[in-house]
Amino acid sequence: MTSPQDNLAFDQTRLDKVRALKDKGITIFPSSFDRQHTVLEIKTRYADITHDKSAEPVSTAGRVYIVRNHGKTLFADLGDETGKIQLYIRKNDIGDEQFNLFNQFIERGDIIGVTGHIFRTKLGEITIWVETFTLLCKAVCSLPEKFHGLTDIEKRYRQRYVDLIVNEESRQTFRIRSRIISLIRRYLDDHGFLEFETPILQPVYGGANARPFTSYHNFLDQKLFLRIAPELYLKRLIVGGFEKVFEIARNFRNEAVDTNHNPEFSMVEIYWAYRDFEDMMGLTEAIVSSIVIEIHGKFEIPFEDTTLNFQRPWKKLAMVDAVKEYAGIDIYANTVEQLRDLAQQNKLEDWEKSKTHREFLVQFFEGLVEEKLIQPTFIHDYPVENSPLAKRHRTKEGFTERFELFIHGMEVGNGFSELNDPVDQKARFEEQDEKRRLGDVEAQMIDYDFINALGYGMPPTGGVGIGIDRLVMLLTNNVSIKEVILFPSMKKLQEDGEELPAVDASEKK
RNA sequence: GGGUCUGUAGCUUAGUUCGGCAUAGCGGCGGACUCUUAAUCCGCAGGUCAAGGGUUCAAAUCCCUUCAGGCCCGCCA
Repeated sequence: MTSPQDNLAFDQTRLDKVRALKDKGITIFPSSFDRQHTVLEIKTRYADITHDKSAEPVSTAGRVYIVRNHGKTLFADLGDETGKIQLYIRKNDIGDEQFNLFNQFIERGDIIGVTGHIFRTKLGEITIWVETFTLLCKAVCSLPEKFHGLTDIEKRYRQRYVDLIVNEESRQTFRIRSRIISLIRRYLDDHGFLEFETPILQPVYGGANARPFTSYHNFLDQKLFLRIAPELYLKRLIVGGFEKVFEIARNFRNEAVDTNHNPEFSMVEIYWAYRDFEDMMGLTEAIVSSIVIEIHGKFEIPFEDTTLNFQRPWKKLAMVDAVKEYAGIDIYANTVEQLRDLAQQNKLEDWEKSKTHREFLVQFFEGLVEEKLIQPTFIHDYPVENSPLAKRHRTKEGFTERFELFIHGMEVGNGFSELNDPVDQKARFEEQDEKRRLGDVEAQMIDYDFINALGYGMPPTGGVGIGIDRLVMLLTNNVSIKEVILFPSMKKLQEDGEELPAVDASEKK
């Protein structure tokens, strides 16, 4: 069992170098450096440079990625956020003392600033002919191997900073993630939606069916839950008179961790007054397809061994029709007994459990259809029992005006015409509460304050939530959610003793 | 929760089938080298073979337990 300090990767020879530099009176961690150009700026401005040195000098800074020593001269690769550029350093130019200093103390991983002129080497590489260099930060941990880099998946997740230093693909994934979030925000901003922040610590959790994380407030002496969804608070804002609102929300669900689930994940939830679920399908299409174009420049993008096509309009199917089309089963042409036989034949889990047509519908859909929905597909008209916050369907008894977006077999979005009948909402909550009391760990609590809010009147409203992590997976061709979350939840490594925050005696009961 | 694979030097790894001195490259250290591109050449150091237990004259290798992770399945309406 490793102890926490064993995780420190300080390299003794590097620590020795720090000591030696200090003894020489060299500032190892200076406060600033006058960087005039990024690597990309230099490469762009001097794209046509020849073997002759540029007239004007440049100054840039970054991490040393590799050093190629040739005795009285050396080459090194310097990298900043925008890219890498080669350095050429000669003893003749910078003098014995500086040259020896570089040779002895600057190594892979250190951060330096340089000044010099640009030229192109005989082999055609754009290069900075260095005149001065300054140590800006001595790395006391050594980087992974220069050619293979860091390939250990676990280490890439646990020490993302190292992953980002050495793996450009990883940097690119997170650049795209950042861009996607910014594009979502910009789209909604441009279309008149207001962004709000609602409570993460909630006395009553709701808005989804999921197990919550539980916390505790010392001063208030009460239990608080980390939100599983922002839904019920955002709808309170619609009651309050805001008509187009959204939140880019981190949600917390105390459930399984696998390639599609992280305990904390990001969603954008959008509510739009005087709109319904059809409109929200349209909005979802518009947002997602515009992001695809911004990121990839076209609607067809590669994912795994297939091509996803985001060209609008996307396929829309009622759940009943989806089961008919993808599973070949006409739910309402069969009796419940026949459906049970079919469920058994198809080896569905818990085939004997379902008792109604609608229960079998959901069971067949989840068991046989979801995984086949590769291209962006909206499935709509969900049974009322599964959708306690959605408005009853205007024409289909027992169903709701709800849809989910599936891409590559993954649930990416979920929306509906929001239930705004406070009496019906109260009854639906009570049904959930009953399930919860009978042991359904994911059934919802009754949020009386939310019911009360509906009592003051919420206009007909459309709402949708889009899973940002999964969207990023699709747009960056990553199969695991851990690849698109900077610091995914990982089990802690050491079990020796639990560290707890200090306790204030005055708060103790 | 079930199945399966993986864990060897700072990094990338050979060795595990069939038990017999712990491999190499990179990196580090020392030396040579003034246009290299994973520079090249010579030399040196570097190991709790994930942890613990067992079998054996002898275990990285076989057996058991544990830890962490990947993948698949289940769970997630």
